[in-house]
Amino acid sequence: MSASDPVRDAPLDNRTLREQVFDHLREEILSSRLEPGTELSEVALARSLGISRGPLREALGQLTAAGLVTIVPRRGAVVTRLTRQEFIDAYQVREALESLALRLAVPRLSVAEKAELHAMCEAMEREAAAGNTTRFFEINRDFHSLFVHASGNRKLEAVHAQLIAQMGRLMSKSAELRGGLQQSAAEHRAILEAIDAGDAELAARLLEEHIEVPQRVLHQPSARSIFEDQDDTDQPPDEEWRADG
Amino acid sequence: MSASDPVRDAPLDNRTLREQVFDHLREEILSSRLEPGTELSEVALARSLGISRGPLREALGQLTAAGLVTIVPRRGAVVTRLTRQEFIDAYQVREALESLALRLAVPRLSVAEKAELHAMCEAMEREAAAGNTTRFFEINRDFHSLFVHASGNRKLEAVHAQLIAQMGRLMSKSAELRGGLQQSAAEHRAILEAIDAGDAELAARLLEEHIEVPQRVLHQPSARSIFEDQDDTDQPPDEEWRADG
DNA sequence: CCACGACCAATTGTTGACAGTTGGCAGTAC
DNA sequence: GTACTGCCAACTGTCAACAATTGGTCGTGG
Repeated sequence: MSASDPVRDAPLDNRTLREQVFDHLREEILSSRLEPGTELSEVALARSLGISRGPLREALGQLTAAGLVTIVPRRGAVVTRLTRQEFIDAYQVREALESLALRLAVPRLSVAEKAELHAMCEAMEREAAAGNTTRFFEINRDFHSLFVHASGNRKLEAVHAQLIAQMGRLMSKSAELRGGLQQSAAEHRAILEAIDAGDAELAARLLEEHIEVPQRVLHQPSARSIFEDQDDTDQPPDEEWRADG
Repeated sequence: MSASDPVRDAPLDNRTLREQVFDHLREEILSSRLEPGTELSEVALARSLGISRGPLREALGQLTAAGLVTIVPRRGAVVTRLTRQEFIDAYQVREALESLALRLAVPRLSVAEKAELHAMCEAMEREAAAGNTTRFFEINRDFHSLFVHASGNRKLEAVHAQLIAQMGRLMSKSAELRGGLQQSAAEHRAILEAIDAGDAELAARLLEEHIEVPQRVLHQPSARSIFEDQDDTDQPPDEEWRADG
């Protein structure tokens, strides 16, 4: 049971370079250590990782399919940069997915899971009061992921996870624009009370309103700041060189 | 402007081998020329395609991320085989996505798009009467895809397309089990009438019922036949070797 | 007859080198 | 000064060979 337990270390060593690189880059992108728009040179990246270009290319290809990287066929790979419209679109899809998840999850939640939701809710209120946005959004993400997982629908969970990953760091940034952490925490509290009451319909409706808040804010010009140097006035409508459907 | 117009042929030649192989295999899988469970040997496939293993591996990796292929790290790649439960799960997600799509699309549909929906609806009724299931489901797929596209939500369209691809050929197979083609066509007609009336809420509700029909059938033991030699009694709950999120 | 261990063929993982294309830059003509 | 043409460096795309791991099989010992 030591830290060098072979039954735990062996599978790590067994992991393919492609998998390691995929997870590594995925984490780098999600933590925004690699900012959107960053060009990913194969030779430079492979050298810095100490591997050859083969596994790296495969990892980049999978990241492309996951929507985190955009490959332009003979130009190279860049960290995907979301348009304001794409981000709003993703929010809408996320709302539909989580609404379904909550409806499914409410009758299935165990007491342990409910207790965990309560703990998260209190932690969010605590972090909101302390003004710790980073920690707040970590818990927020876990809160939403928990009932998506508890829905029992694996496909739903997979699609949701992929979408959340694509929305990436912009999610927490956009949420900073909303009414404030305290209000967000209160909304979670209201949802949780509906869950405790077993009212899936009410919980789902509250959730939809909860998710719609940042959506509305995103339409305002003040939201332009989080998209940084990004041109969202007009994008070429028929450019279909992105991932794949 | 002939068929050998260089401005149209050049970009085709410019396509990467990885892209060509990806599209090819994707088509092979979607058309069920490659059945689920088929083992994809790298050397054999590369030889039969007349290419080296490099681009093929990249294509297989992207197909894995798209959910059409499952790679077991040192064992090889196989065409993904959906569990009965996974298929039911996917149906549920599809329902939520298309319901949202329809709500968004109804106020946005152009007269041309409505006309196209009408044409599809009539074509479905025609094919249903003729008992041409294959053609029926092609039109059926286009019908649903049209208003998903008309929703104007690109992300929704992308997620939906990916999900439809994953459900693949099982979708048409499962639909054969439902009440019958005529009933399905009638349901489309009812949805279309709600669309024409501009009642997005009613259309979405009818759509949800429409999609729920095969879901209910799938729970019945008679649906077992479409899953062929597949063991759906119990699957290992903690096996996480699948694609990614 | 069964269990255990070493070998082996087959397949995947990884690498380095080669080939082709792209975009930029210098040079020239107008 | 501007536009065009030809080169060039850097990068990605592709290939074939090498290395490592897997699962099976044969042989041996109990």
